[in-house]
Amino acid sequence: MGRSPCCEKEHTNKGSWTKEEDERLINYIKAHGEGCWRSLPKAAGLLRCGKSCRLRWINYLRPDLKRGNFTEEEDELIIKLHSLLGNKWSLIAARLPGRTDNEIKNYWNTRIKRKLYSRGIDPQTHRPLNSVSSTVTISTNKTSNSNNNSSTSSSCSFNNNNRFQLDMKYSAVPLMQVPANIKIGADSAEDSNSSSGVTTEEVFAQLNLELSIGLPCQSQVSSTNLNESQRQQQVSYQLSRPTTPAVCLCYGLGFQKSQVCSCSAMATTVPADSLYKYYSTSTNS
DNA sequence: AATGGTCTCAACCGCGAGAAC
DNA sequence: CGTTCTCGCGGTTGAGACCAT
Repeated sequence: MGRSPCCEKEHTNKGSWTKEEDERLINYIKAHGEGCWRSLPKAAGLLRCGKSCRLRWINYLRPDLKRGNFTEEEDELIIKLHSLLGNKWSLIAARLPGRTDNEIKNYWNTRIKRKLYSRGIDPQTHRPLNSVSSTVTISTNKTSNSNNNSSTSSSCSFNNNNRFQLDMKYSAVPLMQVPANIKIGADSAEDSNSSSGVTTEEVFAQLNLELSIGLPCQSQVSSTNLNESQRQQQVSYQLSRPTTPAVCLCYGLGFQKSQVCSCSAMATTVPADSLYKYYSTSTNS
């Protein structure tokens, strides 16, 4: 069963687009609008597959494309967004009007990477190149919400690439509040500060925090499932103020509701002393 | 001017998620 | 419910431009 094939691949052109092909595609989309890429090539008289047409339109022919060099502001915004989102080029492009994910991806790989290296920053981790590699795990658990009997638990960790990973599992609204005396554990013997308590602000400042978003997942990190070594790295704490307004990280980044997630905290404001202060203030430029 | 190395970026490839059948 | 397909994404490739010798 299933559908019929999108195109006859043996009869399609490949490689660079000709001016005539561009014109055909532009004229067709002007007349009929975007979408239905499957039937577009045939309807427009193009010997291309729909996928190729879509790419050509989105990355090159769309009239709202900005073109030209990236500005310094765009550079910094890309760097910030990459530090938060990782290689999610489509999400980054959504925050840069007139720029495509492909364009940003190319620009990142050819220019910004070099720029960051020249600053002594690892473009993948956004941390200093000579920094000590540490494994740090921060876990938070909150249960017993008296208002709706729901529970929320969140876990933050640095994954294998030293990226800050935030995973939240919640049945109501994600809620995180970091006490000022949060302690961080690290497994690197070279890190002399690993066993001493540091404040949240210090954590962010020292680690040049980068964040990748982990949408709510089914597997919950629990301290009871950790071995002794992992448990030593883990810092668990109870959320101190359960009534603090909930905040969605996606909202802090400026995404529209349902664009990235569908949590109900999109409309709330960011509390001045919340964990998300850093993200919201650093991305609202 | 010729040659070879490097850079840029448009286009391709393969995959996952979800829709259509 | 399984199969097949579309769509969109991120990674990779390669032709052409650019630069140094």
